[in-house]
Amino acid sequence: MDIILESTNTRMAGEERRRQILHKAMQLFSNKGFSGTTTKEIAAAAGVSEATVFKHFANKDELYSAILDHKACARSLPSPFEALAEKAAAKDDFGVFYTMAYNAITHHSEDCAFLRLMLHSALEDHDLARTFFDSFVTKVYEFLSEYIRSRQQDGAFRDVEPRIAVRAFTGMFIQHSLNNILWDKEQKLLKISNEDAAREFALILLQGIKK
Amino acid sequence: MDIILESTNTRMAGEERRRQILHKAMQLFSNKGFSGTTTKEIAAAAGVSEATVFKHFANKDELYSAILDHKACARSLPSPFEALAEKAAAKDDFGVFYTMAYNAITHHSEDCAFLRLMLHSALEDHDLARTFFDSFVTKVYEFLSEYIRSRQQDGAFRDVEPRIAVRAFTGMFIQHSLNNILWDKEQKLLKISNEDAAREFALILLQGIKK
DNA sequence: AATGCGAAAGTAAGTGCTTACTTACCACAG
DNA sequence: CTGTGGTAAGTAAGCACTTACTTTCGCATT
Repeated sequence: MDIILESTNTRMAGEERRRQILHKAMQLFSNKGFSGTTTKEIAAAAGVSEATVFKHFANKDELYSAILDHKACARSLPSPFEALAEKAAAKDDFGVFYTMAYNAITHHSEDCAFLRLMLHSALEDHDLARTFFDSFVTKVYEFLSEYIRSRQQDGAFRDVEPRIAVRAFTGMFIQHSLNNILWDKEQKLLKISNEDAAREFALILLQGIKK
Repeated sequence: MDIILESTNTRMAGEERRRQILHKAMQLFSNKGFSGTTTKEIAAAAGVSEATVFKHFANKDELYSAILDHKACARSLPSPFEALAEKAAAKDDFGVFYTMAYNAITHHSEDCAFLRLMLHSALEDHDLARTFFDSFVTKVYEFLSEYIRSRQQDGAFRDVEPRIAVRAFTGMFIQHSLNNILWDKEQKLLKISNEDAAREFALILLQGIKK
């Protein structure tokens, strides 16, 4: 019924076919979860037989792991801390928080499969998702709370526990993304551009913790 | 393996048994999702045969619907707006936002099955979950944004779009609950009492939007 | 109080279909 | 003629759900 057949009849290089199966599987897992997706659907979506799927991946679990590995590698290191570090060095409070929120919201709206996958694997208690979360989110908390602490010493921010402020701030934009992806897809409750959302969230937080 | 057999050997009144099956099914759906839970498991958890489950519920979908109906009825109407309305009438800004956050966080930490169920059904795009969300969350947004608007007219709050402030605030405490339930169960990132969390979130928001 | 009985509570043992995964075999480029 | 990419046709287990049957209870009539 919702099986999308992709007629990629030609013979492919092993690595290429592997990536293609992985990609289709990711879309399906993201939409329907692990136990809600069948290997038959994955095969059909990739335009190959089920047997071919099992040629490239030993079993369904390994497929899932490969996706999370790939996602974790592709997403954790590159973007978020380079641009932030220089804004932090310049004590550009608004720049730091705006950029953080804007990057996250944009990333989520462009790749909502990622957030859905994280939720599915968190609910299913798949440990690779937790691994990703632990390493990446921990870094965000460390970076932002360290920045807040240093600005408190400058006398710029009032005396809040920095991690509470980080929880509040990340809550704003993650929940915003979750809302748009899960519950309020047509944005009936609140329609707002990514820029505006990031700006308003940053302004509320900064005014909320300033001295 | 994780089938918990409950030896309720005795014959039960129809309504009672129905509620018991519903309750066990809810725990299982909440932990493992709809497609991740088998009717066999539900039957075993309730200590009856599979056939008995199907005596009480026509099919698996109806079981799921019954749970969401029950949850929606039990949760939507009673608590949140009575205590809030009088605080709102008294223009007790802190009281309004603190109570909102505290009630939500407490409810989530006492009944985390509910949040998990909401997430599962949102991810699986089950429309009864959306129905609940639409009616309940819409009310929260209307109530809080109307309160903010009125306080803006009093000159107490600055000129933010009220719904953005509501998004920011609800984001803080919902994400806080999500964190504690899904990713950071041991609260390694941030360990804080429900009272402290609600207070700090309310303070950040109020300072963040005051004039 | 004992009896008989209809309806409700409950089940063992299936049904046919779907699932994840395998086997045994083919096509063809180097 | 070999190794790699690919498949048709399985298989056994698991799935939601049914059938045909037994047990137990409440209660009206003797």
